[in-house]
Amino acid sequence: MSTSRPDPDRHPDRRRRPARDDVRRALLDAAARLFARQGIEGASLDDVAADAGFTKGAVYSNFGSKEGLVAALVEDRTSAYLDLGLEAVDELDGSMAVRAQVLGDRLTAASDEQRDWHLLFFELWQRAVRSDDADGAFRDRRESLRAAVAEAMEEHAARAGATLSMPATDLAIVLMALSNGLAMERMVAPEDVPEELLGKVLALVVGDTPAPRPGDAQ
Amino acid sequence: MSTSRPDPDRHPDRRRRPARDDVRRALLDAAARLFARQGIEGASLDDVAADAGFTKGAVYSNFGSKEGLVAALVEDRTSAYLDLGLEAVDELDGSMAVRAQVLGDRLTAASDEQRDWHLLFFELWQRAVRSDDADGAFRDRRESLRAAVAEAMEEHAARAGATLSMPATDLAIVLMALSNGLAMERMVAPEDVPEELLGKVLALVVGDTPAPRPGDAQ
DNA sequence: AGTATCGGATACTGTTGAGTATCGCACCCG
DNA sequence: CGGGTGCGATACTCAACAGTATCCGATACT
Repeated sequence: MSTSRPDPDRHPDRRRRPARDDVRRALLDAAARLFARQGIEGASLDDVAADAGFTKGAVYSNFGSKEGLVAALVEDRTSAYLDLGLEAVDELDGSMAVRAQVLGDRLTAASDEQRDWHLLFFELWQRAVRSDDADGAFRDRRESLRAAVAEAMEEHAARAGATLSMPATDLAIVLMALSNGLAMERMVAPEDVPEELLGKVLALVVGDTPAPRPGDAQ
Repeated sequence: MSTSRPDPDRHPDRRRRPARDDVRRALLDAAARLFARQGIEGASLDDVAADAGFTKGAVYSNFGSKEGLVAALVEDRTSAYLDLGLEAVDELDGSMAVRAQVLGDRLTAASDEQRDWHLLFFELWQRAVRSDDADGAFRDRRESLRAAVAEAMEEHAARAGATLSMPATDLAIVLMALSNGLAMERMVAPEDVPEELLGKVLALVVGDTPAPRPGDAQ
């Protein structure tokens, strides 16, 4: 028994080497955390590696450079973000106004919960804007998110039997812009931005709400 | 005559010492430019000073530290921004929908024109969010901008004889969020964000537009 | 004019952090 | 079980940059 292969389920053994993918994950997670909190320039590779329980060597072995780590982070986080967006848009029903309200609430909750990641997002976005054409990855991801959102909106409008107030692609952009903009405002001053605001505005914009005048027959 | 005080209106004399305020201005402008384009961490004080036609000595003499320069920049640019916002909101008339549309167009034009400054703004905003309570300056400025916008909106609604669809303070936030969010989107992909989109959405949100159904009597 | 002061230039310091060269242990193969 | 290799640790290099000490010349005061 003592000669058999050591049990991998032991408590974290100091002398056991972690699987490659675990190292990658741990590094990416630590990078997301520290980059979000201190800025990408503000966090050193030593810090990131230490936070993940490794050393800089692990970073260079896995990503080749700081830039490489950031690139991997873009891939990783943008797809997570896209998934989150698509999930929020799923399983809505009722009138368009109700759908809009619920979607708004979900998105607001999500960005409160993931404050750090959202903050990181803005920094990645800044980089994408500055690097005049490089880092197309971020742009591409944004583009597919927009397309997905537009499609989902058309589908919902059809199912709810409503007509959209403007082209779905424009609405998709408005949704993203508003959600990002309000998230920003909420980060600076949470108490100034009511939780249900995004939903309310979306309902107004999406356009099949009757003006809220009592006595008005749909 | 040759013994009289040298004429200050001569062409820029290499041996003439520039007035203190001119130095300050030149440094602030250079800082705004470079910080916007390369990020605050990404631009060195040597670069900034050189771009303004001076050396680092001038920066330390005027601002004491890099942090001091950034703080001065916050003061300078945020008040410029506020002025710009108030100007955009002035001299609007017609129905609320028309006012909203015109305001939207103006704001969109302004942020296209001042792409660099706007980019810098996002970075200052990030700093304000990260520095948990320090740098209240930025927060304060945002707060007064919001108040001013809210007040202006109420005034316009009163003058146009319209009722706002929600509290003016909420509307102010929506306006700021949307304007910032769309500006972001336009920076990544200008062709995807129609110029008149902000105006359209504002008109919808502000709320006195009849739904665009032909045959509907106001 | 003669002198003091102020403000920017110049030259230097110390530190930080990205990147690299090399090492050595743990896993895998025969 | 014994050598080879992959991967992370360790210890270094080198450059960039914030900050400082000092200097020097133009303005301001008498």
